[in-house]
Amino acid sequence: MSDPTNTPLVPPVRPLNFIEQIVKQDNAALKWGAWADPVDAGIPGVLDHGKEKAAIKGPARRIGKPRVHTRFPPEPNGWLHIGHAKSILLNAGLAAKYDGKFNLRFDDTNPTKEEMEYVEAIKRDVKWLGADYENPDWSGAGDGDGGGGGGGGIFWASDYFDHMYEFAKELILKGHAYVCELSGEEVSKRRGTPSIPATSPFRDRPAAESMKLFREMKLGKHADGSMTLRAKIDLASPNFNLRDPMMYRIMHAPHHNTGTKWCIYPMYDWAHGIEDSLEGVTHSICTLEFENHRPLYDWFINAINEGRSPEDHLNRPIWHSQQIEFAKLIPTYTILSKRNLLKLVQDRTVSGWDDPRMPTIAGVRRRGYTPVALRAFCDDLGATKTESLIDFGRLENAVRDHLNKVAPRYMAVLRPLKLIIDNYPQGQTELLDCVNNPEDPGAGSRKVPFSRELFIERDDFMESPPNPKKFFRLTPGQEVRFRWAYFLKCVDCDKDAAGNVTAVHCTYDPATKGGDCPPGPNGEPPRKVKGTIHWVSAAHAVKAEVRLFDRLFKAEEPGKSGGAIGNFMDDFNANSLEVIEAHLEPALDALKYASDCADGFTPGAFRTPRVQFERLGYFTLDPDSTGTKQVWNRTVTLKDAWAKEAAKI
RNA sequence: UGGGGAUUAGUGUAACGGUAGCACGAGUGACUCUGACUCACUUAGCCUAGGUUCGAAUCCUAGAUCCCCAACCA
Repeated sequence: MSDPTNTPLVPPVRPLNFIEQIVKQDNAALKWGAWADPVDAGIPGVLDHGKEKAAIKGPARRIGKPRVHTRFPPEPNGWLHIGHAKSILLNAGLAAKYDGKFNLRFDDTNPTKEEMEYVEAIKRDVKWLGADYENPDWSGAGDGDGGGGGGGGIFWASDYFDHMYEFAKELILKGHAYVCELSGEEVSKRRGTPSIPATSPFRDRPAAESMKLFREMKLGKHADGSMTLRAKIDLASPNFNLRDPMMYRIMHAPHHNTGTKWCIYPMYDWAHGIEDSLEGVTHSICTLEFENHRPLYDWFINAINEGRSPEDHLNRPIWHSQQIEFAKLIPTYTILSKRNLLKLVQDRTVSGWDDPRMPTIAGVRRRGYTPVALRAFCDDLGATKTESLIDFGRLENAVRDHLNKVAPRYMAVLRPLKLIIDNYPQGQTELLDCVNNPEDPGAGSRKVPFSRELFIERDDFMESPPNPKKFFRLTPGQEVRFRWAYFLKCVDCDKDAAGNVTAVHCTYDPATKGGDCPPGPNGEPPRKVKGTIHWVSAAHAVKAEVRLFDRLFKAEEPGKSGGAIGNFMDDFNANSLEVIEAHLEPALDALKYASDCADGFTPGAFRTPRVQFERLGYFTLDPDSTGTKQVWNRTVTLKDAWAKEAAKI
């Protein structure tokens, strides 16, 4: 007999998102079959990922599950932001769930825009999020039955330049590509309109001539911009992407990976499907703006495969990955465009890409957000094709949710007000037991010094509150609990000449030590207090810098006020950073900054201290901390029902 | 103007011809040594108009609104 009141909680069944539905539908189609390994196909420039292929083909693949191989393909031209986190978590999560693989691939096809500086930052961020691309045993957020799967590793688009070049020559030979000598300006002029086709006088150039010129392009015999290789598709297509798109352009620019070997570089559309193909990627997940590119993506793979045969071992068709588009993340009160984020950095509006106010992964990490919270946030949003504006508060909620469970509690006073306990012995100090985390019984307790003079939060005292019945804190005549200490009753306050409160006077009840009130001598029920406030002993307090943050922009959609597109800086919040000197309980002084991302770090095991200052929010140590002075960042405040109430008055 | 997408409570997201559900938010209350957490209750929705059907969020037709596309960027 099962007791209905005691039925174990069944974990919520998260509905399959549309991508997962596609994954399941295509199970049968995704057999590792008749596609050519580039090595087998006799293509020059041997690709060194034979073991990758073996791992997928081998017994690690699970029966009855679709083969899933995803990738995250950033161009190393900027730092990753929380929008990328959505993509990374989606791709890696999908691979993990189906015991598939996840590749981190740098889409480095344009050397003029890319820098190695960004590569290391991207690797760090992706791994920190828990998408452990280099660990073959990684099972990520799988469904718990383990086995198989793993990190595919790090890949580079530039590793495939030889293959792309060979494939391009095949297309020329098949009459699907030609060398065009129109200048960029001319191409633009001849682009046509929805009803007027584009034109190119070079379209019918004989294949042999195009081949000769293409080789010359590669050999550096032609100047930048003088000619391009174009796919011959449809100059009248209503989809402009199909109006003979560029495949190669000439750029005499050194590449961080291939050096000066190449002076022609493939365009995104030509390169991307090949990259996916050579890696055996099954589901090429990208954002909505690439929907118009999908026909081209498919066209290129089909063009390469034309004339190839599954029976011809050396000339089998290459793998055709499936492009799937989903809506990118658009959070309120911030911006995600790389260009504009770069502007904030360059203009010194923020301290850097990892400024704790930035929506970059490095920024939110420094702010104290956790990968668990980011993942919960993204899971909560799901993946759809609906473009929606996401309330940034949802991410903050996810952060609170996680930190509430794991962050040890401490006491700190941000805006101090001196408090004197008139009836407490001069010079006496007691060490009081304070619980470290009420959410986690295993977290134990610590000793905190208590003495005659304390600091309390200025907000916790009001001489004459506007609505006394709802004010549970210190006010003359009212008794409140000092967390883990005593009941204190406010008697009076001191003021300076201007009438500002300079100190609060209280008396304490020694019988309430520990913060509990015993029953009265004649069996009266214990006194109750409505409020509990935090404190630090003035003589023992440790000073530290605390940085409080507000959102970077005042408008939900910066630069979009009133439907008109304006300058996003018009909505900049000039007061997004406040630096104060706070008083901390001494135990906090023992905490030391350590990077989550130090060498060899394990995703998910964060090392930077993350704590709760009771009643004030979650805080984390900033790397600016020195041996003598700590710097604390406020990650997020606690929810504050009183603030709402107070705002009403 | 041409093409490609999207539209379900305030927000996000399910339901795939058969009872419109979930989460967050918001509101009320309970509990509480954090005005936190937790718990209970409440709140509110299928873009519009037609059609097919015993039955439509779902299929059809027409319309509305929003997003993307005419880089040798990705």
